[in-house]
Amino acid sequence: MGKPDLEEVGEQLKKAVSAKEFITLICLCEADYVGRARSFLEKGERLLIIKEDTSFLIHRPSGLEPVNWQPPPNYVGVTVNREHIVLTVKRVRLSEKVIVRIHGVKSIFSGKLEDKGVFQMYLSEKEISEILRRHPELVEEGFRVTSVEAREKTGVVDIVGVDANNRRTIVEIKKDRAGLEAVRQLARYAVGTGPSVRVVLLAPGVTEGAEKMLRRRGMEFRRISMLDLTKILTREKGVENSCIKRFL
Amino acid sequence: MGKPDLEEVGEQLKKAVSAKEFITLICLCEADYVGRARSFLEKGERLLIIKEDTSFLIHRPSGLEPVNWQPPPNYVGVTVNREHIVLTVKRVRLSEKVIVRIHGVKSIFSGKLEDKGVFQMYLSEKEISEILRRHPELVEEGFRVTSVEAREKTGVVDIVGVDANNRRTIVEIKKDRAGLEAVRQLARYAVGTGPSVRVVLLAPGVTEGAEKMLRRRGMEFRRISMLDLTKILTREKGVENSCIKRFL
DNA sequence: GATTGTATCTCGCAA
DNA sequence: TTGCGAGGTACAATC
Repeated sequence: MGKPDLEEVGEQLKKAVSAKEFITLICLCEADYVGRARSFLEKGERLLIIKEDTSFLIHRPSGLEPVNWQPPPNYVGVTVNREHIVLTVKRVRLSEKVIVRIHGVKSIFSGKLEDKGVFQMYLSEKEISEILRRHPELVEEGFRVTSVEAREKTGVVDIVGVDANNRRTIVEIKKDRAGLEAVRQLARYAVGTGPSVRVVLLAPGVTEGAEKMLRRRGMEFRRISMLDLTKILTREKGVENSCIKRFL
Repeated sequence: MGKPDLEEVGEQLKKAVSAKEFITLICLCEADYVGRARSFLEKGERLLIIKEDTSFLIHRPSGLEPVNWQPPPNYVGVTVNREHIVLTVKRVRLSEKVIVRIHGVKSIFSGKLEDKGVFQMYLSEKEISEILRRHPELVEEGFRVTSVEAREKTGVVDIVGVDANNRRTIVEIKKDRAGLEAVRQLARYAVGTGPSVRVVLLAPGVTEGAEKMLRRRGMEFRRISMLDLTKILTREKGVENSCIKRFL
């Protein structure tokens, strides 16, 4: 695999950009960003990605996050001169742009990618509230759901229902251990409801400070097991889903 | 550029992974994720990235964000059989993994990338408070800074100072238009300070709801111009910085 | 290790 | 378009 010539690469880039192809470029470059903030990235070897929807990313050799990026839609411009290729990526809606000067190219790919595969995530907060709607006893014995994702004045409450004593009960779900922010959010929902309404935080765990705050405000915490929920999901929806089939 | 053979690619992958090289792979694949949640991604053409620190990303042809990822450090495993390559990326610290089955490869790159370039960002909240420390009159005529990034009981306050009347003043900076969350944060800082302390939110703008909440709680809003701050930065630090030089 | 606050957060949803 | 909350948020600083 020979090192691609800069001018050739420039031509390929121009064509690929106008054809809205998926492009990856491993190259020596420097980059400026101006927009909500300003940044400058000195010369070095990185991976550039231009996606079919003009999403743009610059990745360094290490670190999960891109060092520069632009969400779509963007105007993408390519200009070539003797010394380098200049790539300009400017957001359509915002005054925000990244300018890359490319000094040398190690590898380039461009082409249309075929990806119609469905991406399915399980056990998001939405999924959980769905399960709990069908199995209200997991919230509490005698609990009945009256509405899911109810739009209250103060925000969207995951579950609203009544308990065994017909007391109105607001249920907030957290997938992760609940922290202070979760309690604050719940407290906002509970504003003005008075002591006749129960407020319950449902999560796999709760931080120490969050539990204290809950108690202080007369709210309740109840633990739920994500594994139990997943097992229910598996039992009810079957195991045709390869993810669950493979890992449970 | 011929379509690489699966077995050859598998061998290259194994070598590159053990040599901790930077790897990009454009391939037909499907992926499972199990960890904090669960997900399954059906077959399709995507870009896989394995970085030198084992950061792992799967990018679809469109959309800024990766569809699957794993922050470093990871164990990366490669196994090859007749039908496909199986890539296993498991986080070292968490019980969380992504498994990719690769059915065909359109393009592969692997190699060490040389990137010592410095990345410098300007006008983060930190930068702004630095400027304001040197130019307290931008906060308010007669304002004097007593401390920057002061650690209070309730959190880190951007700037603490006294106004022309020697009244203690807490200043919170937001780079973007300030919303409700900013006001809530500020309110937490102000808890228990009483009316003798002024609380000021400094931002390029404020949302309607946030302004109402500010007024209700007796706090103040003051507009700052990011452009003015940048001009000061340029005047004081000179224009040796290419980012500023090029765009101001 | 757990918690907290920030982010050029991104993204989706609703008013 | 703007506001607002969710995220497998990631990440750094701090306790």
